[in-house]
Amino acid sequence: MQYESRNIEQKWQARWARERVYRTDGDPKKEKYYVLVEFPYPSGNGLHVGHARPYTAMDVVARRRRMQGFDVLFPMGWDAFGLPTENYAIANKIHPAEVTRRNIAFFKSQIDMMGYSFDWDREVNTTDPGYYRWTQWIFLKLLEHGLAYKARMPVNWCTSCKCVLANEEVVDGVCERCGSEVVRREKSQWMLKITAYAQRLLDDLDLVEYPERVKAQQRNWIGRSEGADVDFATTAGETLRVYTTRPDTLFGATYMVVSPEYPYVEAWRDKLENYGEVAAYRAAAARKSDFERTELQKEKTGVRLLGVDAVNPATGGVIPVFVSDYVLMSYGTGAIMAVPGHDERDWDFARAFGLPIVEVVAGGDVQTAAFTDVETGTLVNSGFLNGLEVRQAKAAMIEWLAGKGLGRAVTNYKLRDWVFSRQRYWGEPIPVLHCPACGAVPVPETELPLLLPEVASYEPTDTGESPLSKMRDWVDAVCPRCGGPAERETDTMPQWAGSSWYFLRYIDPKNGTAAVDGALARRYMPVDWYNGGMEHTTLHLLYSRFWHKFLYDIGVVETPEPYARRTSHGMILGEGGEKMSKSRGNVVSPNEIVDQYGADTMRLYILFIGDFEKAASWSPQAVKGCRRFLERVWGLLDRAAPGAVSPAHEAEIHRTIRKVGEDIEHLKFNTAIAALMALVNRFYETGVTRGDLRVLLTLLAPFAPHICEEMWEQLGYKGFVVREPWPAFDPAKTVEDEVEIAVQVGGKLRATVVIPTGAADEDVLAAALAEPRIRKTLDGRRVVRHIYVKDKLINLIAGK
RNA sequence: GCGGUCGUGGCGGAAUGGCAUACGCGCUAGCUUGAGGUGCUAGUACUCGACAAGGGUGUGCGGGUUCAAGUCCCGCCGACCGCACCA
Repeated sequence: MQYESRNIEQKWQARWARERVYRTDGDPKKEKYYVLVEFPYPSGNGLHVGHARPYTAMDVVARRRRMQGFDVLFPMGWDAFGLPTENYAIANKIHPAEVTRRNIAFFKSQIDMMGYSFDWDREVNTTDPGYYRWTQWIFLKLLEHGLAYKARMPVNWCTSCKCVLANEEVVDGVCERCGSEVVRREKSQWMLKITAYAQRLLDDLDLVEYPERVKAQQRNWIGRSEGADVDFATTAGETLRVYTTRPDTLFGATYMVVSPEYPYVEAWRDKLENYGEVAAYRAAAARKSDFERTELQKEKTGVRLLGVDAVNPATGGVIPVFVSDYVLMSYGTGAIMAVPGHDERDWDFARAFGLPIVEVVAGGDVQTAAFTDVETGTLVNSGFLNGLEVRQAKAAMIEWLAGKGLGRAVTNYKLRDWVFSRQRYWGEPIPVLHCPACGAVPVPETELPLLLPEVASYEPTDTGESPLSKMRDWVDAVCPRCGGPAERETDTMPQWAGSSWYFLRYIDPKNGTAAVDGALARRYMPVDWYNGGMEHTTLHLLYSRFWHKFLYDIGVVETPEPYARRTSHGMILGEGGEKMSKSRGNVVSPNEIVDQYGADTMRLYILFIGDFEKAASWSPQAVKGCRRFLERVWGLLDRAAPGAVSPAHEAEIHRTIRKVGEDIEHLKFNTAIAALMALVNRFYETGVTRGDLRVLLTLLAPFAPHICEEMWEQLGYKGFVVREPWPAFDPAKTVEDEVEIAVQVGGKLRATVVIPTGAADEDVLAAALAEPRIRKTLDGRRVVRHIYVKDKLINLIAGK
């Protein structure tokens, strides 16, 4: 009989749906297991093989967990707000909600073809008012707890489109769409105070199981550093406060630098002899894009503030103050003390401006290069610090500064607060009103969801305001606090908002009175296993951890961390190892493969393609190998002899059960499939019984469920194979009666001998010595000692 | 520069310190089918040797530890990913 993959797959997908076999049953007698994949943005391009890799992998995990008897929660939904949809809507004059509806329908049909075991009863959609009502509710809670605030922030402004761009839309300093220059503009933005959680986000990485590279990236992004604030007196009267991680080098501070945006530059206007020059420099810096300020940073530029000097509190010396764009307003205090002898940037600047370079840590040659080593140097030219090591000197200096009230130990983070507003239409409206009398007033919770109104045009306005700002009858409202006239906030939330808590909504997707029921959250949280792409290991992971910690603080959830285990898959590249992209024309749709070979082949190949955590190149040739394998599995139907598991295969079958299970846990899907292939090869070599085949089908079912279901039925077994218990293995049965071991002489392989499993040391030695090739190699020499590794190897060491 | 990951056949890739190259692709030869971009069987790291028996060498390079190293340690070289004027 032919293996008709297409018919088989449609047949079983329909039956699974009819019997709702993948529903999370909530059975309290079962232990829960929550498997999560990142929900897709339903773009118009449809499903990509890149989606299939993580979905298939986690589908295997979810299926195995069900077979192991867990109450499995494996949901799917749509992260549907976002710019591509909005841009498509603008270009084609279709409502973004309609675009979203169509894209979701298309995506869902493609996902269904793959035979995934999602529980569609729990589908969520971030653009559904029943969903974003609670996204808005979380925002109000953040506002209530002082974690949302408004601030003036520089934003990306496209000079041609006349609109604000998200960072992702700025590519190499130009607008992604029109290619014109992008500059920074100040705009008032909603911000979320994620920095208040910086330390907990860092500390609690110890509570979770993430790959080391992911933890490292999170730590790096949070960027904790320890140092000190130091106050410098100035001739203008104001104190210049700087942050430094090297207070030990204070005696070597020969000048200071403030960032172009530093407020004193304006405050000192009248004192500056060269204000015009300074203002021109500042204006030039503002015009520079982020790209220019970072990429084209070879030459240090700056202007001295003539008329104002500072005093080094350690030396008492008068030192000049400069403005330069190598100092950022957004980190530390926006001003630095420059120690050119021991900081590369300061060294470059000092060289460019002919400033003195003083050595205060011995160990290098500061006239040649900055000496930045903190491990080996000792302090010199530093008064009371002389002779100390760097670490001691830091502590001594902080103590000295603190005693004089001139400084204090400070911990700093690179993490910045989250810019939470977008001047866009297709996002969650921020539920706030601006009242001239009361200020920013939250929309009452009872009025949520604050619906996104219908607008005539989704195009951004010339001023960079959201399209919502044109809707006067929506904007004009009544202040809920004083009853006076007020205006609605017209900015919307970023796409990150909806995805920062979606894992909670899956638990209780239809709840109309709470974001999630407390008892249900207690049952299903935390997510036991969350897999996603490396591109989300900083922002999405950090944002959702932040929101979850906040929800923990206000009692919505009871686990401090949302994800117990996080894993990451590698990207699927095109044939030549290049990234798949529309412009290269090398994008592969999983449905092409499903049409040609079937979903089971596609599922197997996407997992067999290589190490799950590494990038892998698509190979159309190699797909055939997986189809061939399934043909061979199918061919076993005609070969299966009656009978239980055959003694000849028992050991290998038990080993395969163990290996497939362990490999799934360790993301080694490729070797799990290889083990199944090897078992099938063995069945072809030495025959197969119905009992053998039965076990094979239960092991293969998570990977290739359709063919297994069909064969299960044809063999006359009852029920669904996907509901069978996962087979148990008996460690005692994984070993053969006899085993071939390696015989080495002096560490080199010389022969192999077959011994009874578990044979005693002396017996193995005797067997090895009886081997003709070993006698020949030894050539009369005596064996002075030997190392025997049970059932593996014996190594003979010969004397002279 | 900082942080992280990693270098194994023609290719994707396997190997708790214990027989390197499992499994798959590709390739070669033979058989099968009217034909084959089908299926089956055998072979497939390099090298000396007669493509034999039998040796030797092999996991980026150089050292080291060990009875034994792809695996552990030290030093190079190279690749990839993330961050980056973060004081």
